[in-house]
Amino acid sequence: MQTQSIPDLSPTHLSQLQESIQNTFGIINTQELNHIIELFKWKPIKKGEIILRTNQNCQAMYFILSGYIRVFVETADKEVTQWIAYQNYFLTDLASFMFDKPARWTFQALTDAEVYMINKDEYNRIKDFVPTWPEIERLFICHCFTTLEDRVFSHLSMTAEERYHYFFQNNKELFNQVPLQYIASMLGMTAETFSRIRRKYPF
Amino acid sequence: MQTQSIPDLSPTHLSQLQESIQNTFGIINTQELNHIIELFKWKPIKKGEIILRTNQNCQAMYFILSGYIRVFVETADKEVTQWIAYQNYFLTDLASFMFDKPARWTFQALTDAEVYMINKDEYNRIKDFVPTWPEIERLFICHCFTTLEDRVFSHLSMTAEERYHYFFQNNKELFNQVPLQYIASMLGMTAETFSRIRRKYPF
DNA sequence: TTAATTTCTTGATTTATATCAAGTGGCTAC
DNA sequence: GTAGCCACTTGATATAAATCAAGAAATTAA
Repeated sequence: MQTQSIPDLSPTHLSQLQESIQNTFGIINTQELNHIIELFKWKPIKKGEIILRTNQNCQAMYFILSGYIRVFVETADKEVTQWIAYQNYFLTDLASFMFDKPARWTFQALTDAEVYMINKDEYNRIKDFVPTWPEIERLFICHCFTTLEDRVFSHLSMTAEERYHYFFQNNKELFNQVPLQYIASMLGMTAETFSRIRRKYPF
Repeated sequence: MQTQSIPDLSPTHLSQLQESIQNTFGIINTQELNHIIELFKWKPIKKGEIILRTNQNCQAMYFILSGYIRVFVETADKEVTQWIAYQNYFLTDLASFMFDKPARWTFQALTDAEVYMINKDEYNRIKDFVPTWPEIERLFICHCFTTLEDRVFSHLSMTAEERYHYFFQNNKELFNQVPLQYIASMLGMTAETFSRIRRKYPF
């Protein structure tokens, strides 16, 4: 995993990261924010490129500027897509990043993409100059936790069709941007079932 | 929600909480540990008692000393059990506890139980006298996150029978202690399906 | 101890979803 | 522009799991 950083970061991208950090992590003062942002490095990713493989050690956290990145794992009989991340998502293999375990997931770009990346050591330095960072991070992770809780609940209480609608409502743009088979897998159904549900609800 | 605290805590229970905090949150010195433990109050719970209702504000975190507590929610057509917590679990409605949102879940004791409880204000004071607390808490929540990630994965990649085996392997004792219909629901299957799977694997 | 209630099991049937197989359409690369 | 590939659709069929209904077993209450 190599980083191609370019000396002058695009102002548009910088403000996208700034805004997202503000929105996601709450109010931080400008000086602190700039300090955080300096630790991130810009990196372009080609369609199809794999930026993390299952069982590697995930040393980086990514912030996605543009493009679509699929989170999946190969099992004995099929590939299981766990999530598709896109603009303004923070992306990492948490178990690996936090606990130095082998990564569960593989990250592959479904389109050309641009990310900011920050490696673990630099990430861990943030708290040294942003005193409120631990609290901010705590709330962020708790938020991620409750999102996953909802997702478990969707599998305990909804049919494939209900999961489809629920997800479609909140992620319409994704349906034009990535192969639908991956969305199907992520929702826990086959591509065929997904296709049949779609036919019932043309848009 | 009221707390009946008794003046002299049982040494056995105290050490159970101590040990669990040590195991779960890593090394803390004895003085800090004692300080944390003083903030918890002992509370007995009767079988059937509901200690949190959906849409209430969850002001407490519980540490379970003994007994079984079911986490569930009523939907339009059925009750969905999300989890069953027992000895040495920390239990709260995270979205409510952290973000003051209405609780998603209802907590009901399936057996008589004993818990230590700590309210939100006291919980938030821990970091004032345990400097390493935020870091400890971060790792704990990340661990919970990855557990949920596994659970989502189980619904994307496993059959009902596989989920049954996977869960049974790791939670054998639960099967003798609580009505099986709740375990079925928590694994995303009906009680009938659960019963038929069990018949195939008598033990 | 017996009655009442709850939980679990079993069978018959239906429904949802997966699987298999074939074909269509679109995109990409030469 | 055409060949080849990949994604998607569609139909036929198989399978997993839900539902419905009844009864048996276990637990709780009187």
